[in-house]
Amino acid sequence: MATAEQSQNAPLDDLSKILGSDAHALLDPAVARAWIAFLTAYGRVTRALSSELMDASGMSLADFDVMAQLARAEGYALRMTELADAALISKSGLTRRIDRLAVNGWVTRRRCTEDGRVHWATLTPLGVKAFRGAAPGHLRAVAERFGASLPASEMDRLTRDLIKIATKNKERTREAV
Amino acid sequence: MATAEQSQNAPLDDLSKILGSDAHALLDPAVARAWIAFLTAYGRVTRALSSELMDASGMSLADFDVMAQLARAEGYALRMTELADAALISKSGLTRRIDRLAVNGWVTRRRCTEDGRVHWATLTPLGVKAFRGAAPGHLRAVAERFGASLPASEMDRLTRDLIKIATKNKERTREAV
DNA sequence: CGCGGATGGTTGCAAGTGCAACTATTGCAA
DNA sequence: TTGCAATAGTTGCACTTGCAACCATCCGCG
Repeated sequence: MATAEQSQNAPLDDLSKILGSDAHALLDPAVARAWIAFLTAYGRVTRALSSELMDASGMSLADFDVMAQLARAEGYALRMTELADAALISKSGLTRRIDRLAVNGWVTRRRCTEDGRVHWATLTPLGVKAFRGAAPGHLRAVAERFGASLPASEMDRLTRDLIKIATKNKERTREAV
Repeated sequence: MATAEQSQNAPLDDLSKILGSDAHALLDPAVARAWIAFLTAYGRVTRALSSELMDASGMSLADFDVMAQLARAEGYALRMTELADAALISKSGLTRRIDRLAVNGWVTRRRCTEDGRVHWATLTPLGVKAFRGAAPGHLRAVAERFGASLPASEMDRLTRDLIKIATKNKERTREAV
């Protein structure tokens, strides 16, 4: 499912051709439209931001997110698991991402002295510098690609709606067995 | 950037610690909140839907999207490029996805007789059956995870907002050189 | 004709990703 | 103390992905 504009009319009507008229009972057409628009908007915006950021700073969107989480943390440091949760990636994904950031000299990994299992990922001075270099352009791009589409009044409503959706899907693991 | 609830208060205020007070000039805090909520909602919903769909039908979200595009197309068939555009993936990604779907016997690839460059991807009867099997559960899941979070009146507004964002980022290739 | 530029798809490659299995470390309990 | 379950991270693996280079085909112009 994709392409908001083309199919904004009746994505589900098309499917009822193949699914029969129950399609509408399964998924309200209005929700189907919203869902398609959601996927489309996400795909387009992130693709654009990602390549702009990469061109400008040699940093992937995921790199930026991780570094932003560190940038806002106390002492620019976070435990691996905390950081993985905050950046919405898996623990293994984070391990390797930190490896790469460490190669750039942007982040270091330090074993915690109090609890040897814990490792702290910390932004280095060089990492702070890199983040300071990348952030203005990226934030401006977010403002332009995402923010400028809507008036301020709509933006708060959008935020509220999105938070409701996010909250409803909070549990990170599958519940039932 | 991520985790809507935790940081809904002031994601940008945190960053101004590292970026200085210009942070607010670069990106309106309201937009920053919306952006984080957007990323979080997308990540959580798609992760959940994806694993549910895989468990229930052995189909990835991307498979479903591609098959849904075919399901709604005239004759259950689309050219590769059209399909890639519609499903928001790259041409090479589509090539390989169709390979996989073809192995399952869900899709066939036929060379176009009128223009030998063109290939048509077509849903097989088996593919139609698989789609019919997968769709009800998946649509219901979308309804629950995405649709049920908001009242119908909000849903249309959300759709309109998302379409505006998607439209603003329509160009698929980088413009300036 | 027949050659050169566009167009449609595929492939080589170098990533990135999550899951499950594994290692290291801790903390509790007998 | 010793032993074992719980927790934090890392690694093996199998799979996706997109970009850029590549092949195939078509079309228009001399």
